[in-house]
Amino acid sequence: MANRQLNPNSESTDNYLKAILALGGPEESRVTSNALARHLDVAPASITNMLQKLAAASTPLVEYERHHGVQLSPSGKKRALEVVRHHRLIETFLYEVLDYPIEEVHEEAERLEHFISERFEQRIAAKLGYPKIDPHGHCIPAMSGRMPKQSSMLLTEAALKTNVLVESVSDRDAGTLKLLKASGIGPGVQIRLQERTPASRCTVVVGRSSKMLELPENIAHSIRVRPLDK
Amino acid sequence: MANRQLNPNSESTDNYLKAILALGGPEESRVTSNALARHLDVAPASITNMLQKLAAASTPLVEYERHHGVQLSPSGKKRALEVVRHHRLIETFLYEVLDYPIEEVHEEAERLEHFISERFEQRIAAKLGYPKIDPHGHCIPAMSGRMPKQSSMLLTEAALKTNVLVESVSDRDAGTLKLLKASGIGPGVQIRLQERTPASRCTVVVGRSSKMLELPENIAHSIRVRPLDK
DNA sequence: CACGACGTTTAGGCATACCTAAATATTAGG
DNA sequence: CCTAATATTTAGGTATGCCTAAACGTCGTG
Repeated sequence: MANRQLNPNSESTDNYLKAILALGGPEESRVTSNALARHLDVAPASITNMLQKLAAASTPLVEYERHHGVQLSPSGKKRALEVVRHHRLIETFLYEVLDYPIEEVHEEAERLEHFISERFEQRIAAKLGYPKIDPHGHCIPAMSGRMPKQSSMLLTEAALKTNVLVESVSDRDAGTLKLLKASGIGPGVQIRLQERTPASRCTVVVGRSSKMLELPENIAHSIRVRPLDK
Repeated sequence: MANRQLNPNSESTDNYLKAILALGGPEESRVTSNALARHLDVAPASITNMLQKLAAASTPLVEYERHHGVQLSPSGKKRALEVVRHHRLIETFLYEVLDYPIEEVHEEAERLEHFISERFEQRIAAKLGYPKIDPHGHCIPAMSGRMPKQSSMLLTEAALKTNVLVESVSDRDAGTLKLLKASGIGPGVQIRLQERTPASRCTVVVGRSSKMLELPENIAHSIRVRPLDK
């Protein structure tokens, strides 16, 4: 037989909840064991084990059905949003107050998000003027609130020869962020997709200086944009 | 047979090293299992087990001899000082930058000290102007340095009717710190021990307003002072 | 609608760090 | 200097979270 008890305050629990939130998307659809295994880089069997514990906890953190994936319970969603809020506030704090280079905030936040107190969260939020987005352009979920819906699309899906605003960039890869910084691409910057080349490249125009750049697909794929108009 | 392998980066390892540093004192004398068990609130058998692992690690963190206690190895001391530096820098940061009440900095620092990066340490040190003491009056060990020796004594050991300066206060109990704050006692404040009553009380004079206070022994015992003269 | 590919779960194990109970070593008092 | 009290260690066990291998379910396709 496997293991019985969950530590509901562990880093591990936090990471499972975050992953279920992220993979479930705004519709909060059910998430499969397989998807979690890939996302968390953990063996599928370990996922099952952990999901069973998350579901069997005294205050269940997920709703789980054999062979049919999981969803966050209300408690689970609350904690997941709290951890995401911590992550993004910490990123903002590192960037704004401690002058971290943008590509290094994620790793530090990923560790610290599990360990800061309510008070710490409150104090950095106050210090930063209760920001609504982090340095990558991701929204910071409100204390008592929910995730606002994304109305954005991937740069690779944008209409050709149309100006768009960069809404956010993925924080997952430091190298990508460094490259984007060097290219002058970040949230709020205006860009235009010139062509969608078959060799998976995009050509774009940046800001007023209107540089031409070639972005490999994986880079272009880490940029979310929204129409300029409204 | 017991356990074999140490996780040299665990919170637990950090706490053992800190405890050995603290209990060994400036002379770095050997520390007994019993003292560690009391200090860490862990069963003596668990101490032995952990000490054996700390000593048997690929880079040993302690020098251990059966029935004769432990001492930090050079690597162990380096890490212990690093953790103490983290702790005290974080306390200073929480107090100076995030406006924490003094009695709440310890608990937060105690958690975060294990998880911050070198960069985080550097950045908050820079932000604070490379402070040498924390808000409780404890010295912050230098990056490449050692603990400066304390030339102070406990208030309960001070000469009677002689002005002394408060050097530091213990950070271990939030209640004590709150009481001291309310009494106006903190690092740099001038006080004088009026009498050493048998019922374990001390009467003191605080600063220019020269209030008379009665301090229970446990409170007086949490204050370190040094002569005013030099 | 049966079968095979793939996803998921069960079973059994390992590692870290804790525990208690029992055995053994050290030390202090007479 | 021997014994009793105390400190320490050994032995064996628990809890959490990970692993692999093998069994089992689900579902698309022929």
